[in-house]
Amino acid sequence: MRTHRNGDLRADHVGREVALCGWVARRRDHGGVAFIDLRDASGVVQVVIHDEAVAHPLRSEFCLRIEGTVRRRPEGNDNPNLATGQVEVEAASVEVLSESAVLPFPIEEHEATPVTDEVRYRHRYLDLRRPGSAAALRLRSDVNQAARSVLLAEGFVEVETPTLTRSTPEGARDFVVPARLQPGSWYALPQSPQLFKQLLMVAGLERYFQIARCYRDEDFRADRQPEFTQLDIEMSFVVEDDVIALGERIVVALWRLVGHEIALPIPRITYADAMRRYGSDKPDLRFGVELVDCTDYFAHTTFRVFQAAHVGAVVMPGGASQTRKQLDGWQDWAKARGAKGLAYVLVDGDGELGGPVAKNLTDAERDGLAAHVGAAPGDAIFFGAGPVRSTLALLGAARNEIGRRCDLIDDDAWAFTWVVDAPLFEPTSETDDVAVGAGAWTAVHHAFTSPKPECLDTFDTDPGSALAYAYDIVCNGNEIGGGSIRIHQRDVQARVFEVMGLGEAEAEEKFGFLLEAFRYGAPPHGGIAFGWDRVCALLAGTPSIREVIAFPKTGGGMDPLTGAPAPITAGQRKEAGIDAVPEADSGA
RNA sequence: GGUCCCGUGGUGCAGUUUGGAGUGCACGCCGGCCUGUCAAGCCGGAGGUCGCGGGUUCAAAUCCCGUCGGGACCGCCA
Repeated sequence: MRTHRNGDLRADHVGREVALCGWVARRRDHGGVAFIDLRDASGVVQVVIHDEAVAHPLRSEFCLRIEGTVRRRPEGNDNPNLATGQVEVEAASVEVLSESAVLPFPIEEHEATPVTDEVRYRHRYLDLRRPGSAAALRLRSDVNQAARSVLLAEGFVEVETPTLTRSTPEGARDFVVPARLQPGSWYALPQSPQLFKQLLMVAGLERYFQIARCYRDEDFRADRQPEFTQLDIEMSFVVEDDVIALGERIVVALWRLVGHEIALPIPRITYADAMRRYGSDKPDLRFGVELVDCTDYFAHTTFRVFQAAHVGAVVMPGGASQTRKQLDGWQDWAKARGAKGLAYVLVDGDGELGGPVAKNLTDAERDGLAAHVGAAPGDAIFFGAGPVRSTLALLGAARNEIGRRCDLIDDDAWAFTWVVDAPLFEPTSETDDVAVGAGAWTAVHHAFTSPKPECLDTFDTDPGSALAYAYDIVCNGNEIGGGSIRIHQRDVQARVFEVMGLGEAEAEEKFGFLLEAFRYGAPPHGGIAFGWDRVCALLAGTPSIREVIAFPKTGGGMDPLTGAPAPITAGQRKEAGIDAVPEADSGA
């Protein structure tokens, strides 16, 4: 149908008879001579039409086939902004393959006329005609290819696992699907292929991967969709360093796609250090600014607010010059996060302390404070006081906010780190009260994560101190992947379930198939899963994963294009067996 | 479940604080003119339930209440 791709035409095609296809990106009709920018997937080339009767009816986004001759553009008429700007195609014939209705929004986007995301996604097939939008999907394709190349070269097997599976009590709410043939019974869509990939290890595949669609019925964010994709990987006969090394080989290959060479090895930080120094399990290491523990410093303080389980501080460089309004803004910012406020002390140019908190401190406390937290004259010191975890989290969020407001973050930087040695369990309750009873613990990673070898004997008697054989990879403050060495011994798995308050009978009912499989010589194994949408969004340089998803959903879980979800007919309801009344004893 | 922002011809905005005729800007659309443009240009024109419902008022895009939709955040998301 065509002889060339529009964007490929160059000066050395001059004189060539060509047939081109594409869409009318823009037309400039001078009445007698008209110029059509003809766009296809490869780019744009200018077509010249001298027959006004042919050119006049053409409109934006008409789909055309053109036969003509490639010509050097007349002297002085080159367009250096186009790859094809040295040439043009003199049309001998113009065939309208398909007319276009008036567009709901301009395809050719100018900076002056952006289009809101909802409109773009409702007509995503038009949005994707835009080179910028399409580039994100093309990049994603390249990212998939790069990951496959690394994994296939290392002997991994790509396996598809079911998307109609069994509801298991993991972290998130399941999407469920009625089973027509067994009314009252339901499939669940997988939150991840976790259990299946472990079974594949029992099956002896040794090295598995899958670009896997996962489903979680939770509320959405800019970086969260109800269905999302993981690069899911599992390996047998490995230790943590083996999986981390593989993960590094993958991210190196991915970031090469955008011209960045990641220095190896990627640094590691323990979960405890990440929380202590950055107040986050996914610290943004593109900038400094660390939290300072002031708990001991204020151990004997008379200031009521600082008589707390944890007192911490974070310094805002130059923050003392903030206006009253800006300082009040921080209070609102903290309250929006559920904190009472954000105490602060300002260090003036002479090193004198100011602000409402300063007068509540003793002379001794004031004298050493700036030195203790590392504040210089002109800085502001923000304090958090309260339960350890929530206080560190608040200070960590404040640190990120300081990074933004003080413009400390280099947008072109890539800062990777592994966060290792996360706790195996965390208390179910919000408080830091350690005296919670058994069953009040939940897995930080997931229920199949092995305790570190040194915790194997003690993790169930002292769950709070047990460390997980787990690792997360963090890029610029985003968790882009995480994994663990799994439990492969049936008795260890049972003890973990016990700590979580999952009794033998219930464990048997929910995970019986896995425990059964582990009876037959399960190999030690571990793996990792990358949040593929986030990885692609980072590489594409976009803040929202929607840009790297072909047909994304809105925050309400709606597909603005198809209108899903939508009501079904009474007939469909009946056939699906949705309204079947469960047996009284079927559990809930 | 909670907080905040947005909703005005097809698109993107301004107008809302301080109520006074659907007022304005840019793009697009339709018609005309135009033989070297490249965001072509010039002239003319069409196009509106100011998201929806209720209230206050002589009068509501504007103020109040509710609701729907979109976005961001907290909770939640192993």
